[in-house]
Amino acid sequence: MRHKALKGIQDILHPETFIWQRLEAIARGVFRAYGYSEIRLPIIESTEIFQRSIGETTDIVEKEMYTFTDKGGRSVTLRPEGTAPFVRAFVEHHLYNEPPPQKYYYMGPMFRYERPQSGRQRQFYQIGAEALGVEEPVIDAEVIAMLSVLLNRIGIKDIEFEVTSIGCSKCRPDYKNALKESLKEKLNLFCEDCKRRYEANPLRILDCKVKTCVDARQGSPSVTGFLCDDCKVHFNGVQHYLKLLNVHYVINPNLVRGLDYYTRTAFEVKSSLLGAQNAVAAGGRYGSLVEEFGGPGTPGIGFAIGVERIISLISEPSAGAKGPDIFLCSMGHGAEEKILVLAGQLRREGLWAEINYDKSSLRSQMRRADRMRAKTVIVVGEDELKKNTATIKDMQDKKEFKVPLEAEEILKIIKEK
RNA sequence: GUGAGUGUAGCUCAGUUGGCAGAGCAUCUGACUGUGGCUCAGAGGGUCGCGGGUUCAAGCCCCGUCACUCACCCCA
Repeated sequence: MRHKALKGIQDILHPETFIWQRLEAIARGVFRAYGYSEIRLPIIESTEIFQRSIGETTDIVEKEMYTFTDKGGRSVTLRPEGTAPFVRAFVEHHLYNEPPPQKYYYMGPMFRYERPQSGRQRQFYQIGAEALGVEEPVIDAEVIAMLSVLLNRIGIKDIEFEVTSIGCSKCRPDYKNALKESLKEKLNLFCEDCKRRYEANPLRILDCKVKTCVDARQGSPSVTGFLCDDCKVHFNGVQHYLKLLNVHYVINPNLVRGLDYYTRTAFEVKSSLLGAQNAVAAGGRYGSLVEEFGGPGTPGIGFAIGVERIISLISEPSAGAKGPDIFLCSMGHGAEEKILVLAGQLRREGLWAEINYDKSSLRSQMRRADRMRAKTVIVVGEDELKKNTATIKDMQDKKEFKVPLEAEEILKIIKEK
């Protein structure tokens, strides 16, 4: 094999593309119902945009970005996530001047330079939504509810919503200190990674899967207990509205986000049917990101769905794939030209019409029609051409009869079925 | 970045102590010459991931490399 796609980067082929289209169509429909407009964002941005918003010390920025220098000497990066580019565009085009809430969705590829594994590739697709300009917890709940509706429409089962609040810039530092204090004395019980996390990002210790760490952190304080009054009220509100909207969820105070910009509400949708990478969607509130990008103080909340992970949960990837509406067989040169023109007419009416391109036998043409799962076959040979008729055959009940060799007549019959 | 496993036909995979490259499915063709699925017969299709080494001889043994898979880290 001469050339291969790059490591961790895949072609998406038929019939899988069929599922992708269906999923995207469902998503667009749900977004439309909730009043979200599409925004199309570039996949490449100035590196700074990600460094500042995602956080200098996060793994994404430290080791996972596709960053290079362009011919003008600028450092550019293939987007590892969608929120930062979105907020950049939001501020650049003064979208905050529209009446709130400003609601947008996007879909497209993201890039992270990681070792590929199940549910993780270097180029992967996300469908994301962002709602800005509303501080009230009702929008948090509505965004989560919309995600729930969307996943439901797609037919995803065996998923669980996990929700928490990670506080704000006022209360999170207190919690961080309290957590460090409580872990200080038993730090030697933790794994090497957790020891490193203790300084770099102590909240991550809560997310460690090593058994000894899970045991050792028992009894340590919970974020939700350290929320300031405002954050507490907000979180209670989110829960209230989630119940009102009948969204089933569990509170997971150990839920940790890998991006620095999140405040208050954080949530994740997990599937037990996936491998180690079990999050199919995740999101949260960002209180000051718009400000950090130079816009007016505008809160936002959003989520991103991992498209490949969702697709892998859909049981029959080729279900729903259909064959042509009609297959046109020909015998002889005159008939070949006749069906070529006829197919064009039928196609203009929106039918999927397949024709034969070579001199193969009627038998092999029929075989092809059958393999393609054509619903109806038309045969035009010398006889038909002379009488200006066509033989039309239903592939299911095998019945065939003659019809006038006219597009309108054939259309009429097909549409009756 | 770390660890383990796997790379042979379009797909799924056999391939013995090193001795002519295989099967099933798929594709194409044919079976009283204008009718599909089932059956039967046949055909095409291979740089055995790539590069080196050992050997009279390597798909098989050795080294390197690339890719895939799974896991860690982390995340959608």
